Amino acid sequence: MTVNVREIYSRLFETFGPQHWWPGKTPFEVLVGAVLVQNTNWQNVERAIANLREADLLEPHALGEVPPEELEELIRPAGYFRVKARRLRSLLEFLVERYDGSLERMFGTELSALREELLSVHGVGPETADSILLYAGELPVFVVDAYTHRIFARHGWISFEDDYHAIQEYFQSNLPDDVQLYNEYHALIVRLGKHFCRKSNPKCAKCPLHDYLPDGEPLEPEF
DNA sequence: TGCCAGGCCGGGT
DNA sequence: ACCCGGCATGGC
Repeated sequence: MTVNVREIYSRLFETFGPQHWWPGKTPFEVLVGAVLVQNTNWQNVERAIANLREADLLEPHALGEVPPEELEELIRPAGYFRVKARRLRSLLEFLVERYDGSLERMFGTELSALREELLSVHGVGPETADSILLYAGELPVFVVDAYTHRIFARHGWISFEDDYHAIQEYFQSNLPDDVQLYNEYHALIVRLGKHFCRKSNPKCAKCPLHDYLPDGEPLEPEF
């Protein structure tokens, strides 16, 4: 099925309007949030970030020097708190050692090189790296997540077997290189996914994209 | 109440 | 090269 990815975007935007993701936050807070939100509800992440703010720790050097156990307690509400404390510390060590804790310097690095650097940090995978690049660095990278995969595969526009990179290419090669567009598109996909495309809801009834569903083919309810 | 969330890593085949 | 378990809290 051939579908204009821009048309899908328009449909989502008309339905849901602007999502205002990570508005008015500092780039550093976005970076921290990108790790904390891994496979986790954003609401839980907000509690953890509130703890960090209250402790005056939303700054690279300060957060990097917090004792591990204390960091764990502060971010506990975000879930996987031991794992995430380690991942955060890896990322902070990278940021401080490599860029003296300056996000401005970090984002001055050439995009593909910086992406590779981030991916080399323990606990930073493709989605986390791209979220940091797009939402903290305002760099033109399309963020792919589980909802993106599930929604577009269920509709038959991509394959269930496509990996992160294939899906990212699918979007970037069919869209202008526009930070604002990538920002809003990903946020809209998440919005759609939360309401209409959960794992247990394969029929997608009342989904704004319902009329795009392929006829006949079952939609792999377990995915 | 059980299922799930804006992933990623490491060990086993 | 895959596949799968582990990680953990809070909301619906």
